[in-house]
Amino acid sequence: MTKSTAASADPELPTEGASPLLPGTWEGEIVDLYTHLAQAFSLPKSVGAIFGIIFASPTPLSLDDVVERLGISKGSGSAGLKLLQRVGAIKSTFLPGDRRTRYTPETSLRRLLIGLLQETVAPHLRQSAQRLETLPALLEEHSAEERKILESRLRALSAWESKTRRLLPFALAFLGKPLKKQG
Amino acid sequence: MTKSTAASADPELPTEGASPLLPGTWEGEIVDLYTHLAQAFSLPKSVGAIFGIIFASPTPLSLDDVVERLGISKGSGSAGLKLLQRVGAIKSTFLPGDRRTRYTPETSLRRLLIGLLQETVAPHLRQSAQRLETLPALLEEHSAEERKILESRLRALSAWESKTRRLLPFALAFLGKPLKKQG
DNA sequence: AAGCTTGTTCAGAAAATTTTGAACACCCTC
DNA sequence: GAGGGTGTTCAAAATTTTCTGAACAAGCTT
Repeated sequence: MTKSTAASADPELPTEGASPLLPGTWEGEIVDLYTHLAQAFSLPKSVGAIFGIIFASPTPLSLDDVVERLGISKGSGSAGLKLLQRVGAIKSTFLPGDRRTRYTPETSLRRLLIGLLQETVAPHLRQSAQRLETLPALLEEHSAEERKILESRLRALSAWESKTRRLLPFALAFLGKPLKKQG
Repeated sequence: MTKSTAASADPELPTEGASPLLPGTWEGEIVDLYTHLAQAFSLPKSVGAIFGIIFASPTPLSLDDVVERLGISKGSGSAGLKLLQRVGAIKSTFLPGDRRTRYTPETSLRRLLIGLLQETVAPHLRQSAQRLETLPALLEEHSAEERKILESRLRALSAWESKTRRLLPFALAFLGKPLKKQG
C-alpha cells in the first residue's frame, strides 16, 4: 500500500530493490526528521529511522516491515526495536491471526522522555550523586584558604544534584498536561 | 571499566610529565566524576576530564596546566577548552603579568545547562520544527481513514515541539533560583 | 517430528568519533 | 625582526560505536 512507481533513475541509491524512502514523500520526510532528532539525543541514526517508519505508518509494523522498508539488517532492526521498546518509545501489539509482533509509536511526550531519561542520563546521575559523599573528606589535605574555595564548589555540585532531582517531576508533570492556548 | 589512563605505576615520581591523578585523591575523584558525567551527555571523556581538573583546582588553570595534569595532547586540550568555553562551562580569566589564558569553572547550573542545550539539542530541534511545516501537505495521498490516524500523529508531534519550547524558559528559571530549605 | 515462521545473538566489518603530534600562525619582548 | 611563549589546525592513528549476516533458538502447524 505504499506509493511506488518511482520510475526515475537512482544514481545514488543501491538498486537492491528496496528502499523507496525518497525525500519529499511522507515516509521519507518523517524518517529523516526522526533520524536527525535521534542525533540530537546521541542515539544511533537507525534507531531514529526505525521510530520514524513506525510513526509514519497508519498501521502497526513488524520487524520484517521495518527491515524491508528501511533497508537495514535484521540484526539492526531487532536491536533498535528492543531499545525503543525498553525506553517506551514504541508499544507492541498483537493482531489476531498473526504471529508477528507489531509496533505502534508512543505519542505521549511525557512517557517518551521519562523512558529516555531513565535509560541514558539517570544511571550516570545516580552514580555521580553517590560519589559526592566521599568527596568532602578528600579536602583535608588542602590549606584553609584553598579549602574555602573548593568547599564552595562542592556545595555548588550538591546543589546541582538537588535541583535537577527536584525539577524533574515538575517538568514531567508539565509535559503531561494538555496544551493550553498561547497566553 | 578500569581507569588505566596511563600512569599505572609510580605513585612516587613527581616528574613533570607524569599524571598524578590517582583514585582516592581530590583531583582524581573529581576528574573521574566529571568524566562519567560527560558520558551521560554523550560528550567526549576528555571534555569531562578537562572540566573536572579545572573544577578541582582552587586556582585558574592554563592550557598547559590542563594538558600536563591530564596527560593528554595539546590538540585535545585546546579543542576541549574551546568546546567548554563555547557552551559556557568555563570562563577565561587573565592574571596580570601572565600571557596565558586561564580558566575557571562555571558553577551556575542554569548557565551550564543553557549552554549545553544550545550547543547540542537546540539546533536539531529548530531544524525539526522547520520540517514540520511541510509535512501536512504530504498526507494528501493517503486514504481518508489513514489520514485521520496520521493527522493525529502530526498533531502530537506539533504538541511536543510546542511543549518543550514552552517548558524550557520555565525550567531554566527554576534552576536559576537559589535552593530553598527542604519543605 | 519435520518444516515454517519469527525473532535473537554475536563475531567480524564498517563507519563514526576522538586523540595525537607536529606544523603553523600570532602576538609579545627585546 | 629574531626568538620565545601561547595556542590552533589538520591529517593520520587509535578507539569506540554501529551495522551486518549467518547461525541459532523457540514456537506454531501439519
